Amino acid sequence: MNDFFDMVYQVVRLIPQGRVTSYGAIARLLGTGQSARMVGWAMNKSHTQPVYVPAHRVVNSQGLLTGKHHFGNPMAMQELLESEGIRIENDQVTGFKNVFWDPQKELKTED
DNA sequence: GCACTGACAAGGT
DNA sequence: AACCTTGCCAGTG
Repeated sequence: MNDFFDMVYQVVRLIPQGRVTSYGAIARLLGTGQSARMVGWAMNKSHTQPVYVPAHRVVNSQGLLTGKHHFGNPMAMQELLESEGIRIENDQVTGFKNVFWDPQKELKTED
């Protein structure tokens, strides 16, 4: 796998600090559309990648920290996001639309 | 090779 | 608005 998964990691790595994006947004960017699950699946094995992938900046379409259990410590994801200036309330990103980083919009000129 | 699972999303009831 | 169903695709048992 050097196509889909690597693309996902690349996009996730491009997420600026203090911003978040959704699995579906990445999926649509890659053209997989409905296969948002594969993005999450890619995140699961992101730890196998040679480079660090800020998976904590990826949340679901509701802004919920659905994958926080996969960080070893469930609150690690929230801690990381809050460290970047993102406010979390009840496992949800407050002002989600304000911190949402749309790859399709930001990377519109990507090659 | 079939079946189940999984960090999701959208649509219907 | 809450809950249920379908789609999707790769990995593992």
